[in-house]
Order: sequence, then C-alpha cells, then structure tokens
Amino acid sequence: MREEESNWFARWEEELPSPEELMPLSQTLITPDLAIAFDIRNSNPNLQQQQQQQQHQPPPPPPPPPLAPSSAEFAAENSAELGSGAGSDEPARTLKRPRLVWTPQLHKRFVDAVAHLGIKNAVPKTIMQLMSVDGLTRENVASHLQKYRLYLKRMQGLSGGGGGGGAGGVNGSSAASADPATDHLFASSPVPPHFLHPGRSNSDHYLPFVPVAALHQQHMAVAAAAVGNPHLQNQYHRQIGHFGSPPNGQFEHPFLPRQPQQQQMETGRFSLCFLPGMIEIWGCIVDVIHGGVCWSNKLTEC
DNA sequence: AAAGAAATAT
DNA sequence: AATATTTCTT
Repeated sequence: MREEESNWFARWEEELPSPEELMPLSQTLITPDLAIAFDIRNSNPNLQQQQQQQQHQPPPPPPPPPLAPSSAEFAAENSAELGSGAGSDEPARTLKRPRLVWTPQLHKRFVDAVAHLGIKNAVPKTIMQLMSVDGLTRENVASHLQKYRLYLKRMQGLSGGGGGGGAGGVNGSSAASADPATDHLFASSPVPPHFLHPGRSNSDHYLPFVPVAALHQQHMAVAAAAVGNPHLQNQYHRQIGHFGSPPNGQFEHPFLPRQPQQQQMETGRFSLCFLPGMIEIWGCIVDVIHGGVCWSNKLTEC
C-alpha cells in the first residue's frame, strides 16, 4: 500500500515537465517585439537579440551621433511571423534571426577586421571573431565576404587609383563601379590600397594608424568615453578590457612593452605597440575621430 | 569542419 | 535590392 502510493507519486512527479520545458511554452505569450516594447527581460543570456532590438526601444537617450553608431549599427528587420516558439531561451534553434543589415558602420568594421587580419587570415570565422559583433554569424560574414571579393575584383581592373570609394561620401565619379547596386555599401568605406594590389605589399598586418601625438589629445578621451558608454560597450566590450585613466590623470598607454604577441607599427615618425585585443578599441578610436580615413598611407592627413 | 564560388531563394 | 541559403568542390 504504502509502496504503491509512493510509487504513484514518484511517477507522477517524474512526468511533470521540467522548468526548462515549460519556459519556451510560456514565453510564446510574449513575442520578442512585445518584450522589447515593454523592456521585459527574462533570464535570457542571449545577447544578439537584445542588442539588435535595442534600437526599437523608446528610450530617447541623447544619441551622440559619432560615438553611438549602435542604434544604427544593427538595422534588422523583425520577421515577427514566427508562429513557432517565439521563446528566446533557445533561439539559436528555434528563433530565426532577423536578417542582418550591413550598415556602413558595420561594413567598416568588417573592412578593418579584414585589413587587420591580412588577406591570408581573412576568412569568415576569424573575421567574425575579430569583429566581435554580437549575433554576427559566420554565414553573415561569409556571404558578405563573397560579395566584397567580387567588388574588389571589379575594382582592380578598373582603377589603379586605389582609394576606392570616398570616405566622406559615395564617390561614383570614376568608372570603377560596374555594379552600382552592390557598390553602394562597399564604397562607403575606404578600401585599403593593398586590397587592390595584393602583389605590391608584403604586409600581412595592416593596421589603421595615427600619430601618437593625436592619440594623447583625443584618443584618450574617446577611449574613456568608450568605457563609460553603454553603446560602445555593447559593441566593443570584448576587446576593450580595462582602459582606464591612471591616477596621474594621464591615459594609460596600451603599449606595454612586454607581451610576446605584441605587434609594432612604424612609420617615419612614430611607432606603437599593439597587444592582442587592443586592435579593436584602436579601430574604434580611429573610426570615431577620423571617420575611417586614417589609414597609414594617409598619415599626413591625420 | 571550414572555406569559397556560383546559383538560387527570400 | 540586399542578404541568406543551398549546393558543390576543395
């Protein structure tokens, strides 16, 4: 008797759905859009969705135009027609990602990453890792890379003049654009010269570069801002690490002369050392201050 | 598994 | 039009 009863209970209990099983079900009641609109957060470790959707949020925090590209960073269409589990617990499987929109900002990150990696290592996976944009998939990058290569190919044939599209604006003046449609995006970021002329330079690592002097005056502030800026943190938190202002008020220079993996850059007048992981924030800084035109061959313009 | 090119789909 | 996905090859 007693045994039978305990058995019954044990079975009954076993057959209860686990909390994990229940979650997705209950969450279908709250669509992603609703969750965003009302800022509903479940204990969901999934970041990409949150980040992508932040732009839809009503909070009108003064959007500092140059520093907070994040709102424009991810313009993604919400295909809210997911009748299936709209739960966000395991969206990797269940939820269909919104299609990625390659904003000029994002594309620039892409170009920077490719430039940093060098042609050899610039494969989808590594590019994706270096970009470190939450929610960005290898497929996203692969697809984009495929297109970008076609673009570069076209550019090679048609112009020896290198620069590609203008940094400040879309420059369709030259005959370089054989495919205006696709070129629009790609022209929004300057193409590093050695992309177009693979044979002429043996530099595997091509880093955006500005004089150290400029660094002191402006970059510090930007870096500090980046640390305090939630948007930037969103974008760059993985790389930023701890950029702080030391007690003496001066920026702590990234150039720690001891790491084995550091890279050293040199121009006629300046040299800098980069540690792994610093490249991102560096790229960010360059982006912000110089709008991406500050490639090494344009050093004088800095 | 990952990359890449081409074709195709949404 | 712009991305994603699929397919096939490497």
